[in-house]
Amino acid sequence: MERQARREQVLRHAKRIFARKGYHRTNISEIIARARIARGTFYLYFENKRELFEELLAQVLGELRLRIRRLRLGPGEPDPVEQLRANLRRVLGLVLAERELTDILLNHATGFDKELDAQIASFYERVLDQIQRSLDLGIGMGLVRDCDTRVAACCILGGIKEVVAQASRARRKDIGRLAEEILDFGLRGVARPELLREILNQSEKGATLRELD
Amino acid sequence: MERQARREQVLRHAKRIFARKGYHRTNISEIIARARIARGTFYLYFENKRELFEELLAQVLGELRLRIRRLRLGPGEPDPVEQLRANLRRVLGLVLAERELTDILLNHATGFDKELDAQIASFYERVLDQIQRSLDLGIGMGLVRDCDTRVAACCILGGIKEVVAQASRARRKDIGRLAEEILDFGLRGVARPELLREILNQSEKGATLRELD
Amino acid sequence: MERQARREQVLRHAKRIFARKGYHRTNISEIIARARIARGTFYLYFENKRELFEELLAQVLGELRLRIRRLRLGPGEPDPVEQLRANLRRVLGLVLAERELTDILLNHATGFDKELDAQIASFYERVLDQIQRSLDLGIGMGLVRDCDTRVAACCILGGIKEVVAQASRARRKDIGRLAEEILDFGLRGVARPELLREILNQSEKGATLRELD
Amino acid sequence: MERQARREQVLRHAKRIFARKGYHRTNISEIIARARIARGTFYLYFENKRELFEELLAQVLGELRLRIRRLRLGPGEPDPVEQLRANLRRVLGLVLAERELTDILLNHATGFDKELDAQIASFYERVLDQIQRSLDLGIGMGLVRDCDTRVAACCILGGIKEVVAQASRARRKDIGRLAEEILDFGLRGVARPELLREILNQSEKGATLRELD
DNA sequence: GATGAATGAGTCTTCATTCAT
DNA sequence: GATGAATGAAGACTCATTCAT
Repeated sequence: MERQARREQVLRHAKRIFARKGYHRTNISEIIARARIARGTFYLYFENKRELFEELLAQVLGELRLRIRRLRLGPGEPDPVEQLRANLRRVLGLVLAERELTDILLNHATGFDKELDAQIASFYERVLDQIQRSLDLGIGMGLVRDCDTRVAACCILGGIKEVVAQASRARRKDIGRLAEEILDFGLRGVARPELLREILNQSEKGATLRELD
Repeated sequence: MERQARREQVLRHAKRIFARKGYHRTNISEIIARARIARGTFYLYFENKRELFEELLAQVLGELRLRIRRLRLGPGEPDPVEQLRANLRRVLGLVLAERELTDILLNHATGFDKELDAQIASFYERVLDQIQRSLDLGIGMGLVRDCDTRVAACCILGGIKEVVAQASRARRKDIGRLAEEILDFGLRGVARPELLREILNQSEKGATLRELD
Repeated sequence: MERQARREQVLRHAKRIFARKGYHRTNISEIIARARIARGTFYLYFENKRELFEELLAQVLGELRLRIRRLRLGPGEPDPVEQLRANLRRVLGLVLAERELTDILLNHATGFDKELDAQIASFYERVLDQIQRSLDLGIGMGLVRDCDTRVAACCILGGIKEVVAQASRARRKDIGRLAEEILDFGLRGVARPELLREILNQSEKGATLRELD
Repeated sequence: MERQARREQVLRHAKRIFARKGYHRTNISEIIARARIARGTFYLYFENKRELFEELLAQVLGELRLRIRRLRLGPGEPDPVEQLRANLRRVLGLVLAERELTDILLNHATGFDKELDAQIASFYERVLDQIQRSLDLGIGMGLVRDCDTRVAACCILGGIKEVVAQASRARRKDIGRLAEEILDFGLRGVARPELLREILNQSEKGATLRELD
């Protein structure tokens, strides 16, 4: 496990530098200088620069995937809005805690390599699909208004990304508040108007319940 | 004008390559190969790679700025929603017509250079401010619900960016449809619920009027 | 003769630039800019950069050669010291009038090209030989003290070069004075001491005769 | 010290090439080829070509400065002529041993760079000043004849430079002899005639004492 | 003759990766 | 395992020279 510790150390430093300068402008020299290891040592732990970055990327994407849970409907499951809120809070929590990762993902998110680009694209694609499927389901259940769910999914995902980016830059930490605003905006954007009041009532309740973050 | 024509030629090819590979992975060799000019010729028209890119960037940002018009209120002015729709359509029109520019702006939008990064950041910052100010105004006029207008502005901008990116990838051309969906989503997201019906009615009308694109 | 006029024009400008920056740092662009001719035009009049420089060099060396006259002994010829003085004045006159040429010859005098370097070397070699032969002759005539005439010739030539360089830098114009000082120094350096008084007397006379420059 | 050894190796080869071709015509490719190192290795030890050259230059100038000692007058100090002789011998010794350095300094001594040019100019300027001050002092002490000491200093310095250049080319090694000839010439050039005999007697003695080089 | 756009060989410099110690 | 000197491919940029108009 010694080995893994070493890797973590390097990854930690590299993460910060990649976040600041992006993939291409980051060079091994700076990474090893920060990590205080020799040049050769770097290659003992990582195949090459790309692999290091890939690992970092896998880390973020993995963490995000863990935090984005599929909505579960059915008796005994929490209210769907509540599930959305929980997802959102978990994502915001990660992303605002790990600003470097965010920056990598939001700002320097392309132009490395066919494969790395594809990984990121596919991650977002999946999230998008997931949102879209939820919306489709929502339509089926009479909760979501009739609309192009692909576009609506984009609006939701894009909104979240932008809020995250902005919040990261502004160093906002009020995750609860941010989540509520996004949720509010998004729900209004897609809900069937006649249900809005009810949904939002629940929303308020939910928000109030865990006001304390 | 001969000179300008040459520049255009190079810019055209460079645009495509930058869009595909991003700034750092694009090298002069490929640009000149595509443009079928000699190495020296390139430097006759552009100081260096960076300057070429900067010009491309200035082009996109300039075009976008032209297309995003400030909302004008007052008697004799078109309905605000109509103005929003027009902005949206103009932006979508540009961006879907010039996919390469979009890609540059949406995908490879950071990590070049302090200054280039700053140019892009400042562009988005301004758009964000503009949206936010409109929302604040809307609150004052009783049209927009009470909310964190910064976050809402992010949701709107982010949504547009994501739709654009997605539409660009999917090669969608139904600008009118996309604009309507975004508008619908955004208006519902921020409007005071009791006014929604009215606003959306107008919206529908407007949409219907120029259904033919 | 139109052609020659054009050449002169270019040569004049080039001379100044070569003097200031030396051969390698001078580029065609600057020459044609100063001479206000097109790039292609340059190559109508000169084969290439090197040839242009060679011509300039030939000019200086030619002028210098004209001004350095072989000492003539014999009845009816002017006093040898007087002849030396005249040579010196002519050389100083040229060189202080044409500072650019001097600079080229004294400061940027090597490192172009096997052949150009050789031309300069051979010029100096000849002058050195000429001085040495004069000294040898002087020894034969009992005027010059016994010494290594090669070294003495170097001392004389080197002295002149350095004075010229210095005078050029300091923009001294008192050619007569400079010539006298050099002559005085050189004569004392090589003359047989017992003849010094006499020689210098003549020297003084000569100096006095054309004090008015 | 490993590092320093490597630098020396490169410097040694570079010195030779610079001497032969001058600064501008020398390219990194040749240096690394001669030194049998890879391109990147060069930049491990030197920032760039200029810095390498500067170091070489600093080496020569430094060595020369060490060898040119200020004249010390006063009881217990060696005879001034003896001190001059020692300086001369030390300089000749260096310069004939290190022909490459000489060539760099004497032949390719300008046209690099504002700063490098200035370094060389200022070195010579200082030497010139030093000589001139000695002469002024000599006049005050009644040893040196009345003359323009600036010009005389130039004659001396120029003479030395030319002898050195010539001797270097001719591969002369008779330092003692050369020094004596220069000294003889210079002393006669500036000494008050009535003192010449005495001074030169001492000179001869000094010369004889260390005839064995 | 005159022009100046075009050329491409030549240089410097960087940096990810290797490998002997 | 660790080191860091060495590598060389890759890339940006310059500039003397050519040539079609």
